[in-house]
Amino acid sequence: MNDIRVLLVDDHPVVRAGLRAMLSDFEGITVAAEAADGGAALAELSRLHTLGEPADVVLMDLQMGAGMDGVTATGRIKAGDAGQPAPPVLILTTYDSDADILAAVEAGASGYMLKDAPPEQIRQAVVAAAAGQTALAPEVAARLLGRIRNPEPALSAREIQLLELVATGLGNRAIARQLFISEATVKTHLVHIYGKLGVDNRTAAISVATQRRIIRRF
Amino acid sequence: MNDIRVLLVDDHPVVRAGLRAMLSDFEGITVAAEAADGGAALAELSRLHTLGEPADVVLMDLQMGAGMDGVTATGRIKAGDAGQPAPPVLILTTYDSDADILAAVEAGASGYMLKDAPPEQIRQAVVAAAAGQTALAPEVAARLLGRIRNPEPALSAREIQLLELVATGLGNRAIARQLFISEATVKTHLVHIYGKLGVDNRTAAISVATQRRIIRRF
DNA sequence: GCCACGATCAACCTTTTGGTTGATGCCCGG
DNA sequence: CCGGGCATCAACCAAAAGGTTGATCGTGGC
Repeated sequence: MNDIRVLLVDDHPVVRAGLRAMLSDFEGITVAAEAADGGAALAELSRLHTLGEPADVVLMDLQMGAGMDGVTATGRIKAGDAGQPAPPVLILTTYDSDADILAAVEAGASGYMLKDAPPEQIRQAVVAAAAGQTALAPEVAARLLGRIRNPEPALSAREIQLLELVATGLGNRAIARQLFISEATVKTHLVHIYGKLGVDNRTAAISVATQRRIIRRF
Repeated sequence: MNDIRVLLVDDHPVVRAGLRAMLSDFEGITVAAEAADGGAALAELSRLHTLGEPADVVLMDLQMGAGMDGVTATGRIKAGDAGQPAPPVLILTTYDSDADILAAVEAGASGYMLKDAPPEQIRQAVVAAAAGQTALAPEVAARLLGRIRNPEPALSAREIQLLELVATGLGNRAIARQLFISEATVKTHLVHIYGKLGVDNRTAAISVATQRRIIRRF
C-alpha cells in the first residue's frame, strides 16, 4: 500500500522541520511538500496534482505571519481552487479558541489538532484524515460539546459595532456622537453586551471579545 | 573542538523535534537534552551537570502550556539554581512584544530570537550565545533601537505589568490587590501611563499599547 | 394580530475612574 | 552629593461609567 502523502503548511521553518522529522519516523506517511503560507499551499497542491502525485492530506496551521491565512486557504482548497478532488485538511495549530475552531470547521476542515499534542495523536489524526474520517483533539472535542450544551448568546451586529468603537478607547459620549444615537442608548447597549459576555465593565468586555475573536484585533 | 551542547526547552513536542532536526544538521552543535517546561529544564541542567557534561546553551521558549514559564525559569537558571556556572539562555519564542522582551532581558537572557527566523539565523544565535555574546533577532534589535532613538513611549516594567492587568479587564481595586500595592498607587501609575501614551482613559491606553505592541494580545 | 426582540431614549442613583497636589524612599548617574 | 526618574501612598474633587426602571417604535415570526 502506498504511503499517505502529506502537504505541510506552516510559516515557521522550525515547526515544518519538526513535523517533517516526526512524520518521517512513522510508517506509511510521507511529506510530499511544504508551504509557508496559504497561497504557496494552493500552488503546491496544483503542482503535485499536475505531477500525478496529489497530496492525500493537508496539515495546515491557522496563524500565518504573512500571506493567506489558514482558514481562507482551507476554504479555497475545499472550493476546488487547487484541483479536484480536494484533499482533507487537518488543522494543526497552537490555539483552541471557539472562533478559530468554528471558522475552521465552517471552512471545511476535517480535523483540528493542537501543536502540543503527543506525536502518536498527530499520527492517528493524519491517518484518520487520509481515510476520510474526522479527528478532533480531546480538548477541542470537549470544548465543542460544552458549547452545544449551553450555547452562548450572540451579540447583535449593532452591539459588535459599538464594541469595536469601545475598543478604540472612545468614551460613551464620543461613541454616541459617532453613531448618531444618545449616550443613554450607548449605555443600554453596553449593559446588554456585558450581560451576554458575562462581564461588568468595558475593558473586560474587550478582553473577552478579543479572545473570542468577536471583534478584530489590531 | 567539542560540539556546543544545547538544552531545548519547549512545551510543544513538534517544536522540539524541529529544533532537534534543525540543529543536528549543523556542524558543531549537539542537542544534549530536552525539557517540556521550566521545572524540567532546571532538573535537566542539574542532571547534565552531575554527569560532567553540562549544557553550553539553553534554548528557551517563553510560553509554556503548564508548569514554570520561561521567564521564571531563566531567572532561576541565572540565579544558579541549576548549578554554577549558569549557561547562557537564548530565548526562542513566537512573539516580540515589548513586555516579553523586557521581562526576558531582565531575567538574564542573553539573546532573543523568533521562531519564524530562518535556520541559519538560529544557528548563528546559538553559536554567539555559546561564545558568551548576545544575539538579537533583527526585528527585536530594530525595536530596541527604535525605542532608544524615540524616547517617547518609555513605559517602565512596572507600568507594562500594570497595563497588562488593565487589559484583562480588572478594576483598580483588583489590580491593587493582585500587585500588593494600594489603589492610590495604581491610579498614579495609570496617570503616568496615560501621559506617556498620550491618552486619557484605560481603554484608549490598551488600544494604543496593543497597536504599538507594548503589550501582547490574542 | 400578537409577541419577542432589537434599537432607541430618559431619569435617577451608585460606583469607579480620572486629575491634582503633595509627600516619602530608593537608586542611579553626573 | 544632588537631581531625577521610579515606586509608593493619601486626600480630595470632578467626570465618566455602571445599574435600574420604564418607555416607545419597528420588524419578523407563529
